[in-house]
Amino acid sequence: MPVTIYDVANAAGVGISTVSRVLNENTNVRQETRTRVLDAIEALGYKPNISARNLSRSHIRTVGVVLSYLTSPFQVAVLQGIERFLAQAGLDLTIFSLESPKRRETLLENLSHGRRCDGLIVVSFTPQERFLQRFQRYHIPVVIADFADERVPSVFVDNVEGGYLATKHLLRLGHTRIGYILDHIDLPNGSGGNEPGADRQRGYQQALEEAGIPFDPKLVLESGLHSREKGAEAAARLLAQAERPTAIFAASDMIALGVMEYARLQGLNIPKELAVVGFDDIELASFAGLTTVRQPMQEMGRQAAEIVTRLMDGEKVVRTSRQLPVELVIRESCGALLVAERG
Amino acid sequence: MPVTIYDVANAAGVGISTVSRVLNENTNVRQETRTRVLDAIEALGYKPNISARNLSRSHIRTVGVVLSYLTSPFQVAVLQGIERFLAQAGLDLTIFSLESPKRRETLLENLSHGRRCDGLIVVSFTPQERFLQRFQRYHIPVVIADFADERVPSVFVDNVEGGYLATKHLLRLGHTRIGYILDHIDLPNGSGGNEPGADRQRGYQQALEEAGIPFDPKLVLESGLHSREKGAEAAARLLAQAERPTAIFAASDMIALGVMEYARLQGLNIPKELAVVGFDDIELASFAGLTTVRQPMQEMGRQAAEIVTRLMDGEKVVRTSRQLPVELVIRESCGALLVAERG
DNA sequence: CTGTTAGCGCTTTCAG
DNA sequence: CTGAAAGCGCTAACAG
Repeated sequence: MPVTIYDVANAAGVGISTVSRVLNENTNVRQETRTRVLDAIEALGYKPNISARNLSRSHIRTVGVVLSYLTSPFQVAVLQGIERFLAQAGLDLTIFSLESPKRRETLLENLSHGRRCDGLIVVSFTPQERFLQRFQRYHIPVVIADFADERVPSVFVDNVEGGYLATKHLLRLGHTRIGYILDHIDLPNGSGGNEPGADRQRGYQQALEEAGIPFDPKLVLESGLHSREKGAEAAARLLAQAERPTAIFAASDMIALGVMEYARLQGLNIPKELAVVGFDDIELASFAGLTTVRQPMQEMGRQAAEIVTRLMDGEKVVRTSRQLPVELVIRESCGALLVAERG
Repeated sequence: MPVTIYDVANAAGVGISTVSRVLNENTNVRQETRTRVLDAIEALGYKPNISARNLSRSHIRTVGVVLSYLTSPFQVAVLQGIERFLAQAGLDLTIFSLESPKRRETLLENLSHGRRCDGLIVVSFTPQERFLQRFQRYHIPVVIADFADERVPSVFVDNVEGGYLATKHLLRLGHTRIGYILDHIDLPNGSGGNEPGADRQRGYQQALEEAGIPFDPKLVLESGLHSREKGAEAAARLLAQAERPTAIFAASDMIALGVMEYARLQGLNIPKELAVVGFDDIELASFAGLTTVRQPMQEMGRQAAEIVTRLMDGEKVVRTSRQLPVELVIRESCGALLVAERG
């Protein structure tokens, strides 16, 4: 039923290839012919059929975004950056949420084959080698956001530095027993790579070392998903110890918020009895007055999108991996700007 | 370069239609032939080309989701529900974010024509009639989430009831001067329909009336986008009035949070000096201890997705619009469960 | 049960 | 500058 290129050609009294030419901004069309075609297109309300065009051009003008949780504010922020860039580039964006680990396998499996997108952005994890190979074989560029990966272009931040900054700040405030909670990211399989959480811990230990404070493994805990509940649980365990920490550095704001919540429940004054620092600077953080290490989340997404599109256009970019800066944002939760709240 | 159906046919020593048959679970294939084909597929690592299949079947197995802001936790939650359903239904999901009002026009323009998706879910606004007509003409079902719309199937909540519940609760706590802040949603053009904000206000006025309290227009304010900043601004204006309200009902949690923030800055004790109630029950709300009217956000998304897919399958569903229940969630922000926080 | 063939709607040589 | 024709890879009659 829909109007096709043939209808337009007929109406304009030209061949379909001519219509195709004006459609594709090909210059080899006489001005008069062009307007005639344009008029016909307008009159018939013609729009090219995407599938046909895709098949013919053997691409689909869409990039896929694989992310583990749409529930993570961090990942959603990255997604926003991606979306914005892609939209203005005129590309479609289809999202693939992993949620269950098994879906991860089958998804990547299909994705790497079926030409469901001609560029892929993977957020917050590193795909197995075999998938990467397959994508490469089909010339589908892959770029990773939030994880540094040697194998493909990636956009990430200096997590060691972030961990260092956070810990250093706490140290400067006089804390010596500082807990660290990292959210465990269930990697598909030890595909190596720089887990941000581990890197942040590296920075944490580095700062400790500089300050001459011995590293105490008992102060490092791994919580489950980056959720408030898990953060609260971890805080409970950490604070139940004999020599309880006076400060906690959490590898994500969600965890940190959980810590704050637990402390509040326990009647612990923040920051007087417990200082806390998070990571990410999601919107919630500013509301909660949480000191945190800010990552340029949207910007990470934007740059990842920019890189895939360039790769998709066949550009052979050389230095494609980019490390973005982090920044310590000081708020009430660790006392620096302590404000008397609610009396 | 990629392996096609011809390669498989050759390898298996059969015709392409046979391959196609096993691909499409057609039963008219001898078991032995089937396994032979399956083996060839496996051996060659064949996956059907999506574009070709789409062109041939004249559909694309993806549903589009049009949402105004990826920054809105509410909309993201709805998106989650949609994503989950679609994923398990084996459909792709492409998102179209509106952000700028002008993009809205051009987007819908293209969407309604180009067969970029064969089903559409519109979140939190109602498209212009002409777009709806075009979608209908191309047999692309449209369903709306969060807005009640007579013209197409929609999934929404009883906003009047929500507003009533919130206000009633405040009334019961003894408040008589209750402010209402609704976030202004910039509709493409007065396409009519039930704006949730207006409905909530209706419930608000209804509760007031029942309590015999005259409606004071000065107590109703329209803030900009549903952001904390705008909420804070609105609160400032509301509280600057001579007879300042002792309670504020905000049409969204984000606005409510802005109100709380402003109050905190002004040293106003919540809930003693100012009670506040929100709407939505986004994650932030529970952290902030905000009393609010909960909407089943994910469920709205899920049901919207379910409806489009059924419509896409040609089902002639009759009663497709659904109204979901709201629920008042009482927390500290209005005093009912007042907890001594931080001393 | 299975192979042949004609499209699906568009892009792209290749002649003119 | 423009038209004819050959695909792109797959599905779906239509004959066997």
